[in-house]
Formats: sequence, C-alpha cells, structure tokens
Amino acid sequence: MKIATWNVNSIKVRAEQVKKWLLRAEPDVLCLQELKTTADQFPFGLFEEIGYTAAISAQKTYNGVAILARGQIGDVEEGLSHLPEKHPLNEQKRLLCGTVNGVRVISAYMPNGEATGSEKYPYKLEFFREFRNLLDRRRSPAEKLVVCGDFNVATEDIDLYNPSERAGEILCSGPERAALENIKNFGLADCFRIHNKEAGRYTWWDYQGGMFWKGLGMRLDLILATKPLAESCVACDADLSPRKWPRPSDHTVVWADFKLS
DNA sequence: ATGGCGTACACCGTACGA
Repeated sequence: MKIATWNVNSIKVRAEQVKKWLLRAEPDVLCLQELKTTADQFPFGLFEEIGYTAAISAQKTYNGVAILARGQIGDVEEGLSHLPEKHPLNEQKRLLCGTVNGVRVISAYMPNGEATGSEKYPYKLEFFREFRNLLDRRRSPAEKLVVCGDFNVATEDIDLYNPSERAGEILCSGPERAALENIKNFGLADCFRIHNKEAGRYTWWDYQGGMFWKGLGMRLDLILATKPLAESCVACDADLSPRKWPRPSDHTVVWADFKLS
C-alpha cells in the first residue's frame, strides 16, 4: 500500500499537477495540505475521472486538507475532534482522518508559528499538544495508523540546510522539536528516516533565491506510522520531480510503501 | 553565466507562508 503526502499550496493552481503525479506514481492514498479554497471549488471530478475519491476539510483562502484514495474512505473525522467545534484550535482546517483499506490515515497541516516571538507560536505549540491528546484519546499505537503531512518542524539539524544560522528560530526551536517528539512518543516512527540516514534531504525549498536549484531547503513533510505499519514499510522517499515542474508548489511529495500482511 | 516568490482577496496593496 503506497501512501503519499503533498503540501500543494493551492489546489486550484496545482490540480493538474496532482492528477499528473497520481497517474505517474499510482499511490493508494495521497494526503494534501494547503488547499486554500472552499469545498465547492475543490476539483472532485478531476480526481474521480482517474479513480480517486476525495474527503476534504476546507475553508476560504487558508489551510485546508484532503485525503485522496482509490476506493472508499471510511469514518471521516475533522479537526481536533476531542475539543469543541468552536474551539480556537478548530477554526483553522488543518486535520482530516479517514480509514482506507483498514489503515487509519490522518492528513495534517500543522501551524507555521511565524516566529518564536509571535502570538502564533504558542498557538502552534498548543496545536501540537492537543494533537497528542487526540491520539491518546481516539487512537492506539497498536493499530495501523499513519499521520501524513506538513509538520512545519525540522526534526534535527540534518533536516535543514543552515542549522547554525537558524539555531533556536522558528521551525527548529527547542520547544517545537520537543512538541514533535511528544507526538512521535505516542508510538510513531518517521518512515523516511528508516530508509534514509543522510543529511541534506529536504521536502520544502523557499521560492526565493533559487533555493531548490541550490539544494538548500528543509525536511518538513513527514510520514509517521505506528509500529504495526512502520515494520512493513519497505521504502520511503521524497519525489523531487514535481518541484521541477513549471509553477511548482514550494513543497514536494513524500511517499511510503507498506507491504501489508 | 545568468537570475528567481507565490497565492488569495481585494485593492491597485496586504496577509501569509516557512
């Protein structure tokens, strides 16, 4: 079972690219982030034509996440469902959960935080804490669970190009890394790092300054899996080709292949 | 050798991203 994740930075702009990648890579599941549009503008038909159904959680202008899958998506849940719908952490559409082929899939777009001194920073840390609470209350490390998405944290110094310059800053500060660690301590493994140990492997590159062509980016997009799934992960990689296409997203696709028993 | 930010929404700029 092949599962992938892609922050598309506007589904309206990137719809044809998503279709192209689906036809090329033939994943069973593709999680999307940053749809940046409402449900009525989402191109369901484009994906249905090629055999993918979609579940989405979307809002105007910002955020928005989706799960595309071959076949049915069951038991769909939106947001931090252990908190009230009106809770400030549920105002931004950042989480979608669904079951595909017996695997519980979460598409996640974690907050950016802007800067460590910003009021968005504590919001980010709180979102991470409540995501762990959601897992504790609603999920089990013994089930087949995969959390795919843009975590907006560079896990270690090898996951960004300029760690000494950016030490302690947004995306790599100690509290953000601890918050990500806390989520992983639920019982989630970083599938990419099972198969790739080297530094300099990224999933996001700034549009400015030709950073992609210079090989200067960050690894912010992760596929985290519980043990029953992670032990069946036979491959995981970032596909850099969509980042080379005309008018690309600033993120590229990460995929993982699981040999389910 | 070069050079390079994009998207949404409304306004002709601003918010936001990472």
